[in-house]
Amino acid sequence: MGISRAATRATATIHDADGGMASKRDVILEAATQVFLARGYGSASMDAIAKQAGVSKQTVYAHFGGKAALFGAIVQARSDSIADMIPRPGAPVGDPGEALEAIARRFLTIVLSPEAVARFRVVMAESGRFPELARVFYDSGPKRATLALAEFLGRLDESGVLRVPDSQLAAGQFFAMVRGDLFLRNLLGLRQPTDAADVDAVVRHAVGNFIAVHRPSSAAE
Amino acid sequence: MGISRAATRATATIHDADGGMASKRDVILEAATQVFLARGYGSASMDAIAKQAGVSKQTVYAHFGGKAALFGAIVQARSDSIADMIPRPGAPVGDPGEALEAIARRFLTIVLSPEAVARFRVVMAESGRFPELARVFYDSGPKRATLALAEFLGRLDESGVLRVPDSQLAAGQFFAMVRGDLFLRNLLGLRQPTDAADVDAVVRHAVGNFIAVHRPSSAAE
DNA sequence: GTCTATAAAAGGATAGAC
DNA sequence: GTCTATCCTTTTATAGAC
Repeated sequence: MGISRAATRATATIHDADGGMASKRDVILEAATQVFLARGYGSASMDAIAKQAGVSKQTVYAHFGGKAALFGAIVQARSDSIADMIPRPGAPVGDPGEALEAIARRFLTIVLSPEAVARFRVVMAESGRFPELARVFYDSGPKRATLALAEFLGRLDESGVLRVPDSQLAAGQFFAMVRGDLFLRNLLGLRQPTDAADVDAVVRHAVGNFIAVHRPSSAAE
Repeated sequence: MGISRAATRATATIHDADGGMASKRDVILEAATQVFLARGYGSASMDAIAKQAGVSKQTVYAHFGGKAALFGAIVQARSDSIADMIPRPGAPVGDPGEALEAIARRFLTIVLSPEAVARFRVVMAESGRFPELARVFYDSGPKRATLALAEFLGRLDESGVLRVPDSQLAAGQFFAMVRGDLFLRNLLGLRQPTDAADVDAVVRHAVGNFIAVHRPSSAAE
């Protein structure tokens, strides 16, 4: 959890918590992430970041040009791959209910994680000042996940397991249902631990509704 | 559209944009709303607020104690009544599809408005610093709307028009579907004008799916 | 209540030594 | 590359006159 200021340094390298080697640049990046996500862009100070990283402020400026550039770096740093939960195009199509349930759980686990929530918050809050960051964030996150799910739904449609005319729209509404109110509450900080029971209920209802609407015998849509 | 609490006071009143009378307190409140929503809490300055309001900084401090208190005032000022779109308990129950569609459109109109989006952004961004504000915001906004819709769905269930066992959960998922991806994109600033065609498609699919799932003959849920 | 002026502190960014 | 020390601007908050 700490950044491990146990700097056994020969030249500009320290041992991080994982036992590996972390360059000073990575240490700064990690510290900046914590400070920016905790306080937001406007209230975060370069002083606090330098202090958290255990380096001088000038070192921060040497690696990244300034506050705005550093912020851009921490936002783009690690995009949690939300799209990796969708079965690959080659994979066999099993029970759609089970597959969707697994996808929904994986989705919620990532999306409700404190770090993802904090990242979402800060990108959203600063979307006016950094529109291009918001675009990158959306494209590599929500949009990519929706496209991946739409592709999967398209395969289910072709194989006749489900009936999904507009896979793009259906994918969006599936994720919307899964997010539901939980994501909203997390964004507002109204829920510290992710309630497992609530997650269960939401997932089951979302999947059940989706299957009910898109099953081949259904007249809807 | 202004806050204009029509304070006809002898001293300390000016004419606002609407031609009505606005107390200096309201002028400050309106100016603070604009500055806070545009820049966020951390980047907003009391100087900018005073300048925007056309008063001196000391006047701002005289009315509200400081920056934090002023922020609290502007957040709680006007909670856009999202719950007012639900048919009152006494109203006759007509076609559920039409009613839900009207509710969905009204919901999106309010939720996607630039001011509502900006308000949501800033409350969310500062939920760590002002947890009680986030709670008030949630209770008077999303939660109130969901409860109102749940009550309406309960009536539909009783009258046999729809079959809604868990009206609370159903209401949450209905709003989630209606929000869909549009709200997310708006929060990230990726959509300046609210695309009417997209709104239409989302509303129709959300209502259609909801009806399909909860129609009395349906086996789902 | 409202203004001008100012205090006191913090923040972003840079200079220069090593 | 990294550090210490510093510059200059901005910012929150307050004094004191009217």
